[in-house]
Amino acid sequence: MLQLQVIRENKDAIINALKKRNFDAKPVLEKVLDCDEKRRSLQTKLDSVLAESNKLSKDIGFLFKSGKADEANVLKAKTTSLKEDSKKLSDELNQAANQLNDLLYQIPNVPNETVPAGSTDEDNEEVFREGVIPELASNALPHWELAKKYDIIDFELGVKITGAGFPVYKGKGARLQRALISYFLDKNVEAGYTEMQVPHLVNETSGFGTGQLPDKEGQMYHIGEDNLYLIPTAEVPITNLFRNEIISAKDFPICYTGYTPCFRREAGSYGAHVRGLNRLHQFDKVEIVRVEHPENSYDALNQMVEHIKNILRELKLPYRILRLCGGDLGFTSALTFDFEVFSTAQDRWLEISSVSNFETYQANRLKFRFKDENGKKHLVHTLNGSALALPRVLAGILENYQTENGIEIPEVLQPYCGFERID
RNA sequence: GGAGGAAUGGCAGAGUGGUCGAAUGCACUAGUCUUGAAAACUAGCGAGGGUCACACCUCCGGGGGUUCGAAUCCCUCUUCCUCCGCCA
Repeated sequence: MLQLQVIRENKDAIINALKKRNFDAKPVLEKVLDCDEKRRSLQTKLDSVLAESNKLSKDIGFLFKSGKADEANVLKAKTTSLKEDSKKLSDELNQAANQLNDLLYQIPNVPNETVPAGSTDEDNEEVFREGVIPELASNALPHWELAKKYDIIDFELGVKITGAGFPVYKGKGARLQRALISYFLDKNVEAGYTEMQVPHLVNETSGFGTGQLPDKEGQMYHIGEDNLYLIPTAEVPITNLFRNEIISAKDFPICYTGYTPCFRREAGSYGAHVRGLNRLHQFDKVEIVRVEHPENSYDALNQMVEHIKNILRELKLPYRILRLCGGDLGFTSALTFDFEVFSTAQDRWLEISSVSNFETYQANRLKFRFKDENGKKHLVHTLNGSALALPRVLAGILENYQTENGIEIPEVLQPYCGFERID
């Protein structure tokens, strides 16, 4: 969430910037400032009541010790009304603080100045394109047909044991999945990211920490009995590793990578666009997370973009990069680049990675700070990106690498797969 | 799952109703000394709110209670440890 102090000092600039998201921030910001003022004045009142009662208590202690019980009892009587006051004030204070928090949760992150205005994905700005779109035979198949033809992914079996959106990978399909995970992790480690294995279930506090709660409650699977959530992305456990931490400026940069399955309820549309691997309830993803000094976070974002470009070049997949417009930008992000692979057989672009700088938005919720050389504390900047999400990469490979003799395996993956072709 | 014990500052660890945000040691930071380092010595060293700055307020695992006053007493939750049982 946004920092109160920043809101106090830059109200108009924030209102202006949030227009790019088509978000009218004026009413909520004014409420925030009102509420904040109310909170502070209650706090001051409460503090002075407590100060007085602390003082009386001390006096009473001294009086009892010196045997002046009568005088002590007189003071005791005085504390009764103070107690009532403090109870009342602290209730009001709590209420104001909660209200303030609820308001702050409703305000999305302020977009970076380079974010284009716009309301839908059609307004996203293409900033880069690379790779050769292969010419396929006229009878080229979409991946769900290929999966069936070569018996490498079974969607019906997944329906049988769980439900729609939970595919079963078989034989070379399973092996290719495992190969992709290992390959991505190896590339990330090579680039300086430390590999982590983290829990796939998180508690409520973690959900709030990265911003999935409260506004995306319905998108996560919830285990009511234990009040735990299945992670929608490794971003949640990995970023929450740092909740309530204060690191030293020397610790930058922190670069982590991790593979996890991801679970999304995504009660959404059905149809051709969500067929096959295009949209799933469970899928695999390798994530990269960075923690940076505020001055370096945009350099870091560029490095992450370059890193993902390299992977896609090695895989020889045609892709493009989009700078998301205000309307398409995630709630917590200040700037996001989406990577899309072109699926020739489907004749459309498939999103395979999303790389974002959250600036201090997540750090503020997480209370994740660093100490500078002078010992002053500041919020860090957090960033993350997929490197990469498996299903659509797999779809892209199956579709773009199909030949009359089967599906060729990209060269860099062959050592991981142990075979060169699916046939 | 059963029985018992514990949770205090970055770590270790004292503190069982008042002057305790909290001894002491280690670690850390700065300075002195040294060619440099180490050692020694000196000083500093938790977090949040609040203030121009002080003052002041809150926090001893979380929540609630008793009391004029709680790290200390009571209730509850969570976590960890030991023993037994079960188990990949």
